[in-house]
This record gives sequence, C-alpha cells and structure tokens, in this order.
Amino acid sequence: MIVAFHGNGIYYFKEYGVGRLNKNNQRNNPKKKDKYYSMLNAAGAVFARLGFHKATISLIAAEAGVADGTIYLYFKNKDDILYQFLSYKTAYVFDKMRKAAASSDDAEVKLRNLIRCHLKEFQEDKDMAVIFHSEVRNLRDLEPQTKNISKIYLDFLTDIIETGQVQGIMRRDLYLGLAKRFVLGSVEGVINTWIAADGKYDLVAMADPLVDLYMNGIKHRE
Amino acid sequence: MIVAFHGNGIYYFKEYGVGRLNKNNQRNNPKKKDKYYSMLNAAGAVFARLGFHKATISLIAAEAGVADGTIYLYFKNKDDILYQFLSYKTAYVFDKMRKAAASSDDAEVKLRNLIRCHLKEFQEDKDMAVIFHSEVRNLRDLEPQTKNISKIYLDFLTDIIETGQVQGIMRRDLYLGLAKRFVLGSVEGVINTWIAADGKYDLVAMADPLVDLYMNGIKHRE
DNA sequence: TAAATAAATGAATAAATATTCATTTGTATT
DNA sequence: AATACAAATGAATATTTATTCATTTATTTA
Repeated sequence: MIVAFHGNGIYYFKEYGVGRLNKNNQRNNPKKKDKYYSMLNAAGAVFARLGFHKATISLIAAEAGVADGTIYLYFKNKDDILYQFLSYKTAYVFDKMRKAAASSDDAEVKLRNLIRCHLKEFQEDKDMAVIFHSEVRNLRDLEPQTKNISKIYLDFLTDIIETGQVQGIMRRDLYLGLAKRFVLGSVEGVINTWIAADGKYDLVAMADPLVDLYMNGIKHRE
Repeated sequence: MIVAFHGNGIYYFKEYGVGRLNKNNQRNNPKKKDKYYSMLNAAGAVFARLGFHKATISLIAAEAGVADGTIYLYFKNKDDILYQFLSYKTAYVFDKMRKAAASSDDAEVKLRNLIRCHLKEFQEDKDMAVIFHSEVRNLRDLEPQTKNISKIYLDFLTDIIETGQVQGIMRRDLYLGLAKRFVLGSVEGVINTWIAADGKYDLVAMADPLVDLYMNGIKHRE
C-alpha cells in the first residue's frame, strides 16, 4: 500500500485509492505520520549530503531507522521521494513568504520582509537550501510542465514592484522581467555563498544591505 | 594509454608519463587533437541534454563517432570527462572575461564589458551554460579544494568595484562581499531564465539594462 | 483469546551501465 | 614487404543499487 501525506495534514493513497483505508481510518494516526516525515527528513539529509544520485535507498532507510522495503510503502520510487520532499518544503516556504509579503502595504517594506523571510527559512533548513540549490536539473525533470518554484517567487516580486511603482517609490522605467530576476538571482547567489561557506555566518543579517542594493544600486551619489 | 589535452594546445599523459609518448612525438598531431575535442564536445552535448547522471558513455561515444572503449584512452573515467570539459571551458571563458574587464580604465565600462562578455560567451555555448548551471553539485564534488569558478569571477568584481570607489563613481559604504555576489547572482539568474526559455531570445541585450540596475537600483528618483 | 487485517522486513532479483581487455585495425620504420 | 608499435574496437565483465515479494511482526476486530 502506497501512502502519501502532505504538509496540510491530509494524506491520500496514491496507488489503491482512499477505499483501501482501513476501517478505523488512520488519517490522523500520528505514529504513521511521524514515520512518513522522519523518512522525508532522512531523505532530505542524505540528498543534501551526497546529492540525489549518490544517495541510496539503503542510506535513507538507515537514516530513518526503517527497512529498505518500508520506503516503498510510502513512496512510489526514488524520484518520488525527492518530488514529495520538494512539494512539502515548497508549500511550507511559499506560505511563509506569502504572509511576509502581505504584512505591509508599503512596497519597500514588503520587499524587505520577503527577502528576510527567504533568508530566514533557508538558514533554518539547510538541507532544503542545499537541495533547492544543487538539484536544479532534477527540479526541472520532476515537474517540467508545472510552473517551477522560481515562477511563484517571481510573481511575488511582480506584485511588489508594481505596487512600488503605483506608490511612486519605484522607477517606472524598469524592465520588469529583468528587475525580478535581478532580485531573485542575487538572493540565490547570496544563499549559495552561504552554503559554500557551510552556513557559518548569519544569513538573515544580509537582508537589509541587500535591499539597500536593490533600491539604491552601487553608484556613488552626493 | 591515457591522454589529456588542454585548451592551450599542450597535452600530457596522465597515467604513464610523457616518456611513453611515441618517438614521432604527436603533440601536434591534429587528428588526435580533433578526436579529443570531438569527444569533449560530444560529452558536453550529452551532459547538457540529459544531465551528467543520465548521460552514458555509450551515448557520448556514439555522439563522438568512436567506440565506447576509446573514451577510456582519453579520459580516466566518467567524472574525468566532466572535469576536463569544465577545465577547458573555464580556462577559455575566463581568458575572455579577463580581457573584457581590462579593456577600459573606467570602472563602469569595465563592469559593462565583463557582463556583456559573460552573457555573450554563454549565449554562444549553450551546452556549457546548461552544464555550469545545472551540475552545481558535481562542480563542488569535482574540485572541492580548488577555488571554484565563481571565486575567480568574484575577484574580477572586487577589482572593478574597488577601482570604481577610487574613481569616485561607486559608493564607498558598500559591503563589498555582498555587492559582488549581488552582481554575480543576478547575472546567473538572468542566464538561468534564458536557459529555461530554451535560449529563445537575445541574452546580450540584457547587459545594459542589467548594469543600469546595478548602478542605479530600482528606487524612483526625481 | 483467536482470527483477520495491516504494516514492516530484508534477502533475493533485475536492470543498468561503467569499465576492462583480448583482439583487430592502422601507421610508421627498416 | 615485413616487422614493430600505436590506436581503436566492442563484447564480456563487474559492480552497483533500485525494486520486489514471500515471510514475519504488530495491531485491530469479533
């Protein structure tokens, strides 16, 4: 029986349909849920450490403290583990970001909060950060049709910049498509550097200087 | 016999030393060199299309028009193919970039030329662009001790920004470490987007608006 | 408590593919 | 032309590891 849980707490049976749920309805059985998440997190740790390719099912199972075969009761195959890991993390992180960006009416504050949230969540979940940043190819292969992760993020930025233009605090002559990528790319670059430095320093402290750069650029002014 | 060539035209014997070179000294034998580069480029094409992991030696050999075994006369193993591909491309591209950045005394022009060169070279070699951007993990695994590719690039940026500060055209209150990553990250982001769009539009045209963003930011001014 | 059902196990299997190497083909030397 | 050496071949091998499934263990139901 192949089962999958989701971040919102509801889970579903992938292969055999909900009809096969046992009569006692384990939808909220906390033990099962725990086991699922411990496998997901174990997978995240192993993927982050070795990369998707060099990670083996045996290692993931060992890290989660279950038998190899057990993995296949919860996931369709190895790809599916990565897919579910990413879905779970993406849903979680975007929810946070959405709230952060909505926390103010002022576009510059929105931007600052979004960036701060981004840096904070990645700092607090380095496995996720590593996987997002180094399994780029798999991300594309796994959800080629779906709009990818950055797409959603770029939409936040579109809103923010357009708001800022209306408010008269951001330039109207911007090439919006480029400006968005300029912002996203540089946050990612900063996170990459932090990962390369093995997460040694405080990432969130970069938020304010970064937003200052977005707003004011590097040109000297009187 | 395991042989390796380098971008500068000199090559060396990896396993058995130069003593094993045949008497006729084939160092400049153009046929052999051609075969080596056709294998490198074939590998690049296959890696870009399928990713390192899903690329097989057989496919690379087929694409290069040689037998599987021949690959192992020129490369130690699969990893070594990627490693040599990257070394070759990196050397080539950094040479171009160095010249671009040196082409003017004015820091803003230096920056503009560097960015333009970066975009141009990646646009003209999409396989390379794809591999640089999606084999992040392998890049780290292959040269963990060596300063990685971005390190060299960041050094160019340090020079440029420091020059700009001396010239009084760039802010002196910049957090340099961050400003550099801000620039590199956003160029990479722009290239990523271009790759995702399958290289459909002109990447080099992004150079000027991008430098404008670096210099002036997105804030509205009177 | 016994029977029935669900969950977990891990050794065995199957498939993929990197790498080897005995043999063949090509090239230079005398 | 005959010999020696270099390069290339590709079928066979070896290894790795994802996945399966017959069996065992745990839990629920009657």
